[in-house]
Amino acid sequence: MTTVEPRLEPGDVLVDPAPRVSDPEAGRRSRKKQRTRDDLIAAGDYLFATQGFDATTTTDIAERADVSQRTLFRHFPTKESLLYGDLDDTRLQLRESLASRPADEPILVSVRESMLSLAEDFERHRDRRLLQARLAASSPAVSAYSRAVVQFSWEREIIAAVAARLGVDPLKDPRPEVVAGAAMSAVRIAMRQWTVSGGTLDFMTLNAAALQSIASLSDLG
Amino acid sequence: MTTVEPRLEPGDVLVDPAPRVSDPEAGRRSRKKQRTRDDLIAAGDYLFATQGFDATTTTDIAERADVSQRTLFRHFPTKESLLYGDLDDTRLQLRESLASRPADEPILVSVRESMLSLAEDFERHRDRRLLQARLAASSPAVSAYSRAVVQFSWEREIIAAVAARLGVDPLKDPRPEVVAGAAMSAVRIAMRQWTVSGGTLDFMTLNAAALQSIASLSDLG
DNA sequence: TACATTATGTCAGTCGCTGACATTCGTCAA
DNA sequence: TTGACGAATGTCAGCGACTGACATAATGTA
Repeated sequence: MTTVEPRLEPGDVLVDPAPRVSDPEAGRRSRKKQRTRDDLIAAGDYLFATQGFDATTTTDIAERADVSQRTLFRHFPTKESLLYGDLDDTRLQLRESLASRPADEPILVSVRESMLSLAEDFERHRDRRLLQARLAASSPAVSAYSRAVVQFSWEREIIAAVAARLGVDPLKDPRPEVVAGAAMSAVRIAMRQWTVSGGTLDFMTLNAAALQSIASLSDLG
Repeated sequence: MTTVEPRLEPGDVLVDPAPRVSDPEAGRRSRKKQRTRDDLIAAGDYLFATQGFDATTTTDIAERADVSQRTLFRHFPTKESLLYGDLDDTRLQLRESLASRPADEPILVSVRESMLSLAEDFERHRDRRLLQARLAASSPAVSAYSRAVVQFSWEREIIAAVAARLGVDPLKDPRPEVVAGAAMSAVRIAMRQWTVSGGTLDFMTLNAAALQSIASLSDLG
């Protein structure tokens, strides 16, 4: 790595509606498909963890999963998306969490509580999240993807939810986006502290503390 | 564009300390160097504006600037950096603006005022900023770069300044990053509104309005 | 069993980007 | 002025992410 550099693309990101676990109901074909998908993720995780993100070739991953490189790219649009395969699951979970908050609850509380559901997700997929965080710390490509694709997708959910709650147009009223920006910063801090602790600290607590500081911003003047 | 996708890299980004305008003092050699650099930027701007970012090849740009593609990459680490060539100027200007605020001024005011210096920058390089914004809206690669590299570099400046002012460690106290996150969101909104207006609206006013909403967040509960 | 689907393999090719090496040209001291 | 040093450039070969096109094999279905 010399200086900077780009490689990424936000926009959508939907990486296939693939079911989380092989559905025994859905014929052999889709089960096989899910299987190669899982194999690819496993191969990627292993190689990324042992060699690092940049040093791992998509061809390496495909070989380890015993498929052609072309097949890898039929399952995942990019190398990065292979590392964040379950991106949509998390995003939709966040959306549901936001939608399920009582309408009369203060907005900052709703956002705070919903971000805690994100913390649950981190505890649940502990190893994977730690791997992603460690790779983001060592590879600019990964950290850029995390910011511009993953976190951005979360941010949009918050913006939409807050705007809906306030009954305003998020393109005109700055508050939804500002709230979302503050919340995302809080989550980033919690993620960072959680990561350096090797996942031993309680994400919930970290996240709650960081989110708490949003309400106190006005004290700063 | 089908789905998502990555391509980027935050980290640093320093793209050469190149002087803004040819310095008549510095010998012919550096003047020529500056010249090809300017030519490359002009060629890139023209082609990006007429064909779009993705549809423009680095070879196209090099040919139009009448240099080899290799030379292009000796001046700019990536295609994206060619579009945001003066990135460091803006960042350092923001840094100075933050540093020049009186120490007894409320922090949110300092940040707000400094972000307005960013607005000046936008007015000054109006056409270029508009081009960048339009391209970011049409190319995921550009918008990702803007978020993960450009805006992130601004964010770090704010975090550092706020942390210094509060006398805290930004890795422990969440407030600097939360303030920065909120401020960056405000700037993004202002940029967006300014862009859709075709640069006719007053960036200062838009930015000030968005930044103002930060202090009122606690009203949201 | 026959036909339509779909996942996969193969192959060639594009594009961003880099290392290595040769050449040219500005610089600067003798 | 000349000659040597070094910076900027050109050329070329190559890597790696990704894609379109086409063939093939496996699966689902009438």
